Amino acid sequence: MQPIRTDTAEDFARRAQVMKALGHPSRLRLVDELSRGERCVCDLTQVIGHDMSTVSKHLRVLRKAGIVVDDKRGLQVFYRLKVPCVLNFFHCVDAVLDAR
Amino acid sequence: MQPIRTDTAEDFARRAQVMKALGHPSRLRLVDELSRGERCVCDLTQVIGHDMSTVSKHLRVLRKAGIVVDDKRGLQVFYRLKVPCVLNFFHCVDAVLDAR
DNA sequence: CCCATATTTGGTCATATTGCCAAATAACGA
DNA sequence: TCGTTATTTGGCAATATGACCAAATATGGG
Repeated sequence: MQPIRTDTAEDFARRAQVMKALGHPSRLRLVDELSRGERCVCDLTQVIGHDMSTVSKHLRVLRKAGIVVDDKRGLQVFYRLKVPCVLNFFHCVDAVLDAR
Repeated sequence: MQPIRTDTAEDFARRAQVMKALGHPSRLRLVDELSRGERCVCDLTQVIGHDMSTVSKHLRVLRKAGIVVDDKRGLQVFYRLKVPCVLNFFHCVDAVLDAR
């Protein structure tokens, strides 16, 4: 049972929300880091090199887009990719960049 | 000879630029329309339903990202997809949306 | 219960985005 | 060359974004 693709204005708005979530260097870096496994916010903050509050807000954007999920264990919150196919985007994006 | 993927800050910034270009409902709609073939700005303006100047600026964003190319023939400017793999994004984006 | 730690939330500020309109530019035809 | 058509450009106003800091909110340990 595959989903039926529709093309209403809302459909494109929802899709754009997902793409937009990936349209920031820090958030792309977060997705790349999470491709290697689950990470806590503290680790991700090190990777990004910005304030933890800033990283937390980037993670919220990714979570609301449906790209990552969080899991609180003790004091830490661990994030991981929800839908791994977003990693395929990197291939095509690099193809776009190579072609220009 | 495949390109070597590097992960500098600039690499992520460039990738994010491509994703960001796709992170707007009108621009996603433009890509979708161009997936069915080359189109002039006048046709695309009809599809989007905004001012032609607005559509022209969206097309410039896509062009600068390396996603589309333009071809002026007479009075009209025709746009087409430069790297078709961006169409694969739709599948995964819809998977993300279905999962949330 | 109190303290330390991890994370989120709220506020603020600077900057970027996106829409429209008007004007500039380019190309064709009479 | 003049007028028409297609497109781009520049400017403006409203809104959104992203960074920081400070404060609020868990949670676990002693």
